Amino acid sequence: MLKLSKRADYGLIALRHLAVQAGNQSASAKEIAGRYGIPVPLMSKVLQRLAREGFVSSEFGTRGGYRLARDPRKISALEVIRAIDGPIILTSCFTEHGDCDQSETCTVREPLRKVHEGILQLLANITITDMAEESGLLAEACRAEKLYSVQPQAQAEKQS
Amino acid sequence: MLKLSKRADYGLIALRHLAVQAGNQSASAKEIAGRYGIPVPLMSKVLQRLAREGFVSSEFGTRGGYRLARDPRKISALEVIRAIDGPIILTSCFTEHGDCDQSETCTVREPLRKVHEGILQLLANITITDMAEESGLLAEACRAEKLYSVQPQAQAEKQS
DNA sequence: CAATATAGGACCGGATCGGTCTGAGATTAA
DNA sequence: TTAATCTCAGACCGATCCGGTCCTATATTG
Repeated sequence: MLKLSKRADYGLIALRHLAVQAGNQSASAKEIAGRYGIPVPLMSKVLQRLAREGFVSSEFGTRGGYRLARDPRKISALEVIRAIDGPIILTSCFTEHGDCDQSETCTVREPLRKVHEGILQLLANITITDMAEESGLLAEACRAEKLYSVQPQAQAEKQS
Repeated sequence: MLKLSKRADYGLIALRHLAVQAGNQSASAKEIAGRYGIPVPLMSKVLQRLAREGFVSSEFGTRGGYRLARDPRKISALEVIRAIDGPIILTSCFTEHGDCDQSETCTVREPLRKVHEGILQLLANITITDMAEESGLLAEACRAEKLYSVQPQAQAEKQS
C-alpha cells in the first residue's frame, strides 16, 4: 500500500505537460493522452476534475482543449493529489472524525502523525514547475522552504 | 488515497506495546487486541506475519504469546509497514517492473521519485522505540540521522 | 450541417482491504 | 493421560475502490 492512484499520477502528468508548453497553449485530452499512452476517456475524466477544481480552464469546440488557469509555480503536488484523490489519510486516526475510536488507549498516533505531516510537507513543497524542470529539484524546493535539508542519500533501503 | 492500511497500523501498535513492556515480557494476541479494541483474529494475523518476518517470536501453549525478537531501537516503521503491507509504491513507475511502460515519454517520474524517497526516509528514521516514548520524537530521530531538520510547522495545509 | 471537442453519468471486472470462521498443532495444568 | 488454552494457518466473504470502457448531451468551428 501507500501508493498514489493512477488518476493523481495522470493529473500531475497533464498539468506538467501544460506547464511545459510555451505561452500557455491549450491541449486536448486526446492530445495529452496520446502523448503519454494514457487511455483517452480516463485522461478526460482527470482533466475534467482539474477543471472543476480550478487548475485548468476548458474550451469547447473543434479547436478546444485545456489550458492552465493558475501559475504552475503555485500549484503543489499535494493540492493536485488532494483534488483528485481526496484527502490523504495516513492512519485513520485523524481527519476521519477528528480522533479515532480507541482514543486514549492508542499511543502510536502522535509519532505517526509526525510522519504524516512530514509527507504532506514533502508533497506541499514540490510544484508543477519543479516537475517541469525535470532535474532533481525537490531538494532545492525544500531548502527554499527551510523545512528539510536532504542529503545525498542514507540507506532508506532501496527498492520500493 | 495514500493511506496506511489498518493492518500496518495494528502491527505498529502491537510492536510498540511489546516494546513498552518491561523486561521483554510476552503478550498474547488476545491481550493486545483487547487492550486497544482491535478484533482478535485480525490482530492474530498481523502478529503471525510479524513472527514470520522475524520481528517477534511466538510461544505456544497456555501461557504462550509473542515477545520481541529484535531490538526495538533497530526496528523502523518502514520495515514494519513493508513486512505487513508489501512494497510501498508511490507511482507505479518504479518497482513494478523496474521502469514503467511509457518509458521516456513520461518525465514526471524523476521529481516524484524524490518525493517517494523522502517518504521512505521519513519512515525509515522512526523506530519502535521512538513511538514508545510518545513525545514528538520524530524530529529528534531525524536530527540524529541528519537527514531532515524539522521546524515547528510551516503550513502544509492542515486537515488530512 | 458535419466534425470535433468537452461534460458527465452509468457501468463493469478485478484487486484489495477489513473482518470472520474453522481446524490443526503445541504446550501447560490438572 | 486428558483437557483446556493458546498459537498457527488457510479459506472465505462482503464492501469498497480503482482502472478502464461506453454512451449521450452540449458547445464550438468550419
